[in-house]
Amino acid sequence: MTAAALAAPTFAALGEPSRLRIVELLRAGPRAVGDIADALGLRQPQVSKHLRVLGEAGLVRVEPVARRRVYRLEQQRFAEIGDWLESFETLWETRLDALGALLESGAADAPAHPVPPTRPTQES
Amino acid sequence: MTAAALAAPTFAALGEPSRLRIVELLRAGPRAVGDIADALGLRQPQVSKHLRVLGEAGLVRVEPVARRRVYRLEQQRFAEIGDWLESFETLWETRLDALGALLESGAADAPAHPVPPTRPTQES
DNA sequence: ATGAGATATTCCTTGACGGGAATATGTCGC
DNA sequence: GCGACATATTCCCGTCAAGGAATATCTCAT
Repeated sequence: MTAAALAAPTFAALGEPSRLRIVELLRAGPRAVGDIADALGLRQPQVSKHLRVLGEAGLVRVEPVARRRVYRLEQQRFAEIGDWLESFETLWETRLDALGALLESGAADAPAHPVPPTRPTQES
Repeated sequence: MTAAALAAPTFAALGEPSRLRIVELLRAGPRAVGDIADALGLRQPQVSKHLRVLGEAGLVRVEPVARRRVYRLEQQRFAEIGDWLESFETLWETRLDALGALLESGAADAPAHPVPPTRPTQES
């Protein structure tokens, strides 16, 4: 339970192509802003802006090194996304079952169907 | 190796609050458009539009039932996101090690670090 | 202190996106 | 076929976010 309520901004941050590229690049290890810009063919200011968004979404973390700022992925946030996803996997059977029941119960036109809005079915 | 290359539109679709709410709702089971709109307090046209985006992102699948259209989550796409995330988890140690080496190597200003992206100092 | 390097921030413009309202499309019952 | 229901689509509008360019900020070396 609970595993959910993951904020939309987290996904929105990953939903921007340039930002997703940055994240994929950072998978290979921490990088300074200039290196990221150079590696991806982006301009430095845009990279800084994207990193800001990623940082606000809790996806990256900055570590000042000398006069450079090294960014790295924030493990915790990715773990949270993982938890969120795992909460789905346990539901696939339930979901299919519900659909089956809906279809089988002759719900051809009946406005009321066997799956009430808020379903308290706990999937242990 | 590249378990990745997950498309940004997939995340972008989840990055919209209303759409994320729809996804969370569909976790409880398949629903018809009108039911979704009613459950979330949204208007039917907007729900249809959001479902379209989610469908194009491969996150939901539609099943016509009578004159209603029942949407459900598409397991495959969520599994792909899961795979993408898992490819990160194996990198955490590597990442930390790289950062540690960078910091410990007295890289107070030395531009050399264990993961050379490209060696640029070129500035226009 | 001064200058250079590295990064962050601001201003601007433009294109995309979401919501509202109205309407088109499609499906069923009769 | 016709009308009622369910959903999809279109048009309009306001907002927001991303890229470009210029500049401010911060840190280090001398």
